[in-house]
Amino acid sequence: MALEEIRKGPWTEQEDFKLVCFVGLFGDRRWDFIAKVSGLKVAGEDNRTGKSCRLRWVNYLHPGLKRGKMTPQEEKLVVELHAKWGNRWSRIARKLPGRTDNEIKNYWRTYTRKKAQERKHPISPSSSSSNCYSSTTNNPPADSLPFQEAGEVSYYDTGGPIVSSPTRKKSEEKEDREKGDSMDDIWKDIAVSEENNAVAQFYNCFTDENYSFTCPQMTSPAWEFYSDPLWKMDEEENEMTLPMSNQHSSW
DNA sequence: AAAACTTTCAACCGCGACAGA
DNA sequence: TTCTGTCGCGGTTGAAAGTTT
Repeated sequence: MALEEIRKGPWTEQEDFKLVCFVGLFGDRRWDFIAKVSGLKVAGEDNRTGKSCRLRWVNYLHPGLKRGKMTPQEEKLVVELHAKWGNRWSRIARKLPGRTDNEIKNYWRTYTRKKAQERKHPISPSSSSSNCYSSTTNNPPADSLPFQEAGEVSYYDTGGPIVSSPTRKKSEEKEDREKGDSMDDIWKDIAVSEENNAVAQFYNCFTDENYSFTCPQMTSPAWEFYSDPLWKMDEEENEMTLPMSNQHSSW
């Protein structure tokens, strides 16, 4: 089987445009439907599935996304939350508005690899790493993590001692949902502040001369939907969340 | 300048959960 | 109750970009 039959590859601008338009029309819920009506998924062909559309939207096209390098505060928070929750990337992402689980996951991989390398080839204490969590005085084993100072368990690639239980995950997710603490809710919250500006900017990136496809009118219930004040969290979690101020999407 | 190596990040896959028929 | 379709999550892959030799 040819490779291109397996991987659909990167999204084109036109595909992005279509997706944004139809998400604007129908909201970011019915992904399979959106994939079909937008023409991104053609019957009988295996191109962009609803799943694929959702991923593209959540990880790349959503107007509330922050792009670029993680700030030191964000990095610190990721390390703290990972120590607490393990590889629950989506959960961690909820505490970093504008960051996706994918982004955090990727950051963590890079981070752990870097740390592992630092231990294999230790650098002098004076020239310590930029990361504030690398300031362990003694050299821990190469496969441990920097936050393991006070005899903490390594969570790397284990899912963590607490979070690996499927039953716990289920109950947590249910709890999250009941609290309205889901990514969708975060996005809604973000969208309230960012409004349609970011989307409008996105649309401006595409001129009609470039594309034969024309976008349906943006009279979407999806954006009204965002006014729902669903993003609640308990006190502790609230403390751990970075404020959205100074966070602007690059759109 | 170019080859080799490393890092980054977008995208895909498999699985489990859930809702509706 | 079971089946089916859909969604969301975490793990993994691979291409492109960046860096080093």
